[in-house]
Order: sequence, then C-alpha cells, then structure tokens
Amino acid sequence: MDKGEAPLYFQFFTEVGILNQLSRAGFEAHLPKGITLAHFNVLNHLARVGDGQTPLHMAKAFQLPKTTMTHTLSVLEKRGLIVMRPNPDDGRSKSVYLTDLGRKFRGEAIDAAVPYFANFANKFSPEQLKQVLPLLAEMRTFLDQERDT
Amino acid sequence: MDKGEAPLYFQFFTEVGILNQLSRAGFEAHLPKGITLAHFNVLNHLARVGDGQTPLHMAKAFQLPKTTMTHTLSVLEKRGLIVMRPNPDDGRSKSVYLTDLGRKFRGEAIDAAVPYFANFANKFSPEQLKQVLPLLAEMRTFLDQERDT
DNA sequence: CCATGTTAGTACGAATTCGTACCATAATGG
DNA sequence: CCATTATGGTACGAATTCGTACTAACATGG
Repeated sequence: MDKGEAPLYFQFFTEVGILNQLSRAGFEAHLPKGITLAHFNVLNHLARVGDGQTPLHMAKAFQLPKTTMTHTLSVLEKRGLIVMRPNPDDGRSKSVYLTDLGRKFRGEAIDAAVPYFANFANKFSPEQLKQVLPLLAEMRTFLDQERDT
Repeated sequence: MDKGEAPLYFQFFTEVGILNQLSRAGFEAHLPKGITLAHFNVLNHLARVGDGQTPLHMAKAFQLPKTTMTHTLSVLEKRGLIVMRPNPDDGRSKSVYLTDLGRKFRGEAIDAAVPYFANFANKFSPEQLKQVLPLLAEMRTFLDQERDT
C-alpha cells in the first residue's frame, strides 16, 4: 500500500460505517417499538432459510458470539415470536422455530419498511446498486476469511 | 420501486452492515485492549479537525445522542487521553482538548492499524475504492437528509 | 468401559448505547 | 428587568453486546 493511500481506505470504512448507522436507524424507526434490527434479522433468517436451526448455527451465520444469540432469542421467546424446543437428536442443543405470531410479525415489519426503501429507491436505481454489490460482497468474503487468521 | 426489487435494496443494506461489522471488528482487534472504535473516532476527530470543540458539537458530527458522547468523553478523560475545560465564553458548555498522551495514543493506533489496511489494500486497489466511494457518500448524504424528515 | 476432550447452551458481569428527566446557563420578548 | 424559552451537559435506568466461567451432553482413544 502506498503511504498516501491509507486515508483513502480509512475513509472508505468510515463511509461504510456511517451508511450502516444511518440505514440501520432509519429501518429501526419503521419497526415496532422495542424491536431492534438484531431481532428482525433473526426472524427474517428463520423465515428465509428455514425453521429448526440451533442457536449456535445461527450465531455463526450472523458472526456473533453465542451469548449474544442466547440473549436475542430469549427476548424473542418472551415476546412469543419464536419457540425453542430441545433437539431430539442431540441433548445439548435446541431447535428454534417461528411461531405464527413471529411469522406475522416479520411480514408486518417488511410491509412497514417498504416505504422507507421505496424512498431510497426513488433516488438510487437498481442498476447503481448492482454496480457496487459484487465488490462489497467480495470485500465481505475477504474480511471474513481474514477474521479466522 | 418495482415489487421484485425490494430484496435487492434489502440485500444491499445487509451487505453494508456485515461489511461494517467485519471491518470494525478487525480494526478494533488492532487497537489496544479496552479501546473501542468510538473512542478512537473521537481522538481522530480532535486531531484532524482541531481541539477545543464542545461535546454537543462532536455528538452532532458523529450523529450520536449527546448522552453517548458524554459517556465516551468521560471514559477518555479517565484514561488521560483528553481533558475537558469549562468554556470561558459560555458557562453551559465545555471544551474538549487532546492531551499529549491522547495525541500519542492516536498515532500509535494508526500505526498499529496500517498492516490491517495494507492487507486489505493488497487485494482491493485504490481505483476500486474510488469507483464506489462517490455513490456511498451520496447515499450517506441522502439518508442524512431523510433523518430529519 | 472410562478418562479425556469437545461442543451447546447459559449465568454472570462489564461496557456501550440511548431515552427520559433534570439542572445550570444563556437568549429572548414584553 | 423579569418571565419564558432554548441550549449544553449530566444522572439515571433500560437494553444490547460480549467475554469469562460454568454445566450438561456428546465424541474419541485407550
């Protein structure tokens, strides 16, 4: 890396950080009160990928510590959005399932967020997103590999 | 927004979120223990923009609640990296100054992070960054304006 | 079979983030 | 000049995140 280029890389990650902060705040503002993006992500993941996963498996999918996942799941279970049953195949682990309420809640959250995305989409075209998405995904993969090193 | 395009926008923000999470974790791993990115950002901001700013001014610069800034500054002051003096021009506010230790600390943190960026720079060229930075900055500006609405 | 190590999950405590409420000071209007 | 409002900062409590340490259950080698 050339010496004068360091600020460029620093600025890039700063920009990504601010962008994430703003989009996160904006999205959460459209979620029901008391529900964070972390909560929604779990519900969305279960709905998309499928029910019955173990907490540890989900923690790895989100690259979060398992204690964080334990806390998030306990909150979601208290609100009746998921249920956790013991795994009959492995006495150590549990299986996480969406409840009807959780499924309904996820759908409502998405519906509520559509106007927020639509507003953004009015300004930035799908082509612009497709233009940068591959690079961002490649960076994600690279940093993910670096993480284990 | 076309109906089928919603997932694309959702995926984009998800990608930004993961990228931010990974880069943040990687950068913090190279900072001295107990120092978060929020701490470093304050030190870096004071060194770049200048000393003597008020806490509220900095909170707005980072788009954070002022209570968060109060907490961050108190931690930095406890560690001797900054000092806070009453503002002689306004009895309500304070002025934040970097100490010699804080200045030294910021320099060491940057030096320690250089290898991390260099590794990333080895894979992604400055041209690639320059290609996406303007769009990200434009999105940042747009979301920032939306925030006040 | 059993000793050892590994995996899944949780209890606990520290640190960060942030909203609400509050106090002190400044600015404004009458 | 004084009442009212606005601004800067903090105290406090709730929620999230995460590291350490622990228990229960599986897996492996001898």
